Amino acid sequence: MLTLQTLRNDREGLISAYKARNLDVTEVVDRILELDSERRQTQKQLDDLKHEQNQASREIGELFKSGEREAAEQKKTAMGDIKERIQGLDAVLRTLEGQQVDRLLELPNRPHASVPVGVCDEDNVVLSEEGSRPELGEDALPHWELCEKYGLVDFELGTKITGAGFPVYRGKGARLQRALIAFFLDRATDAGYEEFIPPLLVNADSARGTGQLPDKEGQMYHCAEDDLYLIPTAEVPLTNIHRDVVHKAEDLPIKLCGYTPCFRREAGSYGKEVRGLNRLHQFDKVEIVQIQHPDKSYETLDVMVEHVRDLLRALELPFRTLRLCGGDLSFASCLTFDLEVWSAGQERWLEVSSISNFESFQANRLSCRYREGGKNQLVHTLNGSALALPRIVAALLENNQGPDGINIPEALRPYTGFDRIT
RNA sequence: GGAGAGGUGGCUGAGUGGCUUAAAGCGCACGCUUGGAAAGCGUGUUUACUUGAAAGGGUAACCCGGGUUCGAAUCCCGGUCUCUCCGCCA
Repeated sequence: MLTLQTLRNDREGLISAYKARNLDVTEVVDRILELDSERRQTQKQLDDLKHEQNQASREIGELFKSGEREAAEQKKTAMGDIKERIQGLDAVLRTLEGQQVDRLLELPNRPHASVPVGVCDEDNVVLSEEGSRPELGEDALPHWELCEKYGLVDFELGTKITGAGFPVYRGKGARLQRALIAFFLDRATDAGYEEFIPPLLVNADSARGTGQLPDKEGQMYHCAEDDLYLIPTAEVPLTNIHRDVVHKAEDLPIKLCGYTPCFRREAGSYGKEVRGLNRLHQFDKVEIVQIQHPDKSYETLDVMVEHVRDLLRALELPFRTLRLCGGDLSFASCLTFDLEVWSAGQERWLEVSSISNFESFQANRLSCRYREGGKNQLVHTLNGSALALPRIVAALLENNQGPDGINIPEALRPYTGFDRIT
């Protein structure tokens, strides 16, 4: 959620910035500002009335004490009118505030100046490509066939137990999952991130704090009886650790990481996009999060991107780096870099990581601040996948396949305990 | 799941309708004192909104939401969380 301050101070800059998202926000912004001035006016009137009431009440108390019962009663009746007016204005104020917040909540984050104008993923800008794509020839298999051939992932079994999109990993396939999780967590810890194991279900306040509510309500699994949501990413519980917290400026940045399964309904997905491990309802991911001083958040974003790129280098996967265009930017993000690995069996790029700076958009909802010079100010929050497992597994299997087995990259072998899948 | 007790400032803790603009203590900050320190003394010590050029002023907040009242930390209703006991359970 943007701060009102931003809207008041920089209406023009704001409106032109949203063009990168292909949005004309003039009307919404002006309506919010209009509500704002109405609200402030009402607030002032209300405060004055309450002041009057407080004073009168004090006087009545004193009159009673000094035994002037009649004068007190008289004053009491006179208060009836003020009371009604206060109730009326109170209701108006609440309505105005509600309308204002509703509109603010609907407004996506303001894109960073470097975000390219664009409508969809085709308008994303490829910044660089690294590593070489393997030459596999005609016999190359997509990962879902490799999974079956070597008994690594059983998709049909998952369908039986739960439904489509809930795979069952087994044998070396299961061990590979565990190896990747441990490898990613170790790398994050080495980089100074504190490891957490957070709850996998969160309440509505938390979902709102990171921006999943109300924007992406339909994408989360919801336990109606207890009104809890299954997390779509560890970002939600990890970032919400800092909801309603004021940090000392010198404690920043705060670096957190965690492995969790992620649950996504993925309503509306279909076709080859969702084949095999490409898109799942439940998948594993290690997430890194930073709470940072506003002056340093973009520097930090670059460092986080480099951290994830190092993971891909260590796994010897060919990858490219994208700067997302305005149309592909998530609701809460100012600037996002995507990393995609080359999937040799499918001959396409697969998104494996999204690293974003949310500036104060989440912090404002979370009320996460830092104290500097005697004042509380909103922090900046950032996060990135480091990394999401299924597509990494897909690429590892496909890219490293041979006629009679799959090689495990060097860096992963201490974790898997085997160097080849046969 | 059942029964009971409770939720007050950074912390401890008083406060059953107006003398509370929340006592007292602790902690913290600054100043005085001192060769330096401790002790002592003094001053200060929440947040949000709003008003004002500033100094300053106003309103709200004692778990949350309603209600009663001229007036609520205090009374009433609903919710929530914590603790204790019982039951169940990996």
